Amino acid sequence: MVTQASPEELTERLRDAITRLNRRLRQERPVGDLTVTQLSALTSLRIGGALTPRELSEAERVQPPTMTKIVAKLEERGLISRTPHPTDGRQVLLSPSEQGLAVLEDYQRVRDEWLAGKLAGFTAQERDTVVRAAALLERLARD
Amino acid sequence: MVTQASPEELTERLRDAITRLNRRLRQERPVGDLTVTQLSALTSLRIGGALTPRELSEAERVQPPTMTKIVAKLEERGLISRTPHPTDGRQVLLSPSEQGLAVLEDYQRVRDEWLAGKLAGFTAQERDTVVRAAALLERLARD
DNA sequence: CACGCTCATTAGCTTAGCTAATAAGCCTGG
DNA sequence: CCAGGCTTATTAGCTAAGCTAATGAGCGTG
Repeated sequence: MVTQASPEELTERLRDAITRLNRRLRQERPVGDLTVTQLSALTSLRIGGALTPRELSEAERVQPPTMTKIVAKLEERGLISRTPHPTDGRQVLLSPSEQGLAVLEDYQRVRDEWLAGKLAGFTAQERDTVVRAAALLERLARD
Repeated sequence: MVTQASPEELTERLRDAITRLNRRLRQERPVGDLTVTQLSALTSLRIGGALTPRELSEAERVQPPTMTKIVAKLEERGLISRTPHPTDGRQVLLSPSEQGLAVLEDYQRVRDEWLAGKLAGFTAQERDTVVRAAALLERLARD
């Protein structure tokens, strides 16, 4: 590949691209009025099954008090339910409620119309780049 | 390429990766105490030269009142200076101050240590993927 | 030259994140 | 077997980052 960029340049460009794209994604929050943050947490719960707040905060790379707030919003909407931990009285288990799962399925249909539409406009090769980049970005975010 | 993913799946993974990586980037704000948002705006000013608040808000994909706040923070720190527009009394021209440029150069040295370190651990091919993906993400963010 | 537009800002709100402090529950060492 | 220390979740209180609506100043045109 001829693409050559200094590490500094790449870093800068990637950071700016992430910053702007993130802003853009947050602007698109039509269905169900869930924010990107809330959606991400709910998705983690669907994938991870019943998680404690701490586990969820770790999955989302957020501090526990931050997760408390996110969870509170999701609970207000009845999208998750909490059950006591079977053996540890301090802990609590969070799961998507039936309604929460229904919302996620709704999303899966209308999912991210804006981004999906954009990606549909890409060439197969570009999409392929994005696919592989997404995996790399996940690795970056995971630490 | 063998990587195959449904558009929905790709969309979801990309969104989550962006969300988490963005959170991660915001956690790393050591040098000079500039946030990612402030740094991005200051960088736009360095690249774009003297811009009006409106132009800067468009470059950063943010509403004008949001940019007013970001600019105020940068001004407090003496990192940008404002001069009256030569022909239009409503407008104002923003530029990085000498100190602002110095801070950016500082950054350029210590730039994004965490991300740069991570990228350095990638293979050449992976870096290449990220390079090309960064360009695609920029295009996505640009609309 | 009055009216309508644009620009920047202010006011006021929400979301999203943080740290520090608190209360409850668990567990272990003496 | 229980006192003290750790872990978990939450509360309190802060900042940053975003938005919309409203305001006031200045421009420009019919």
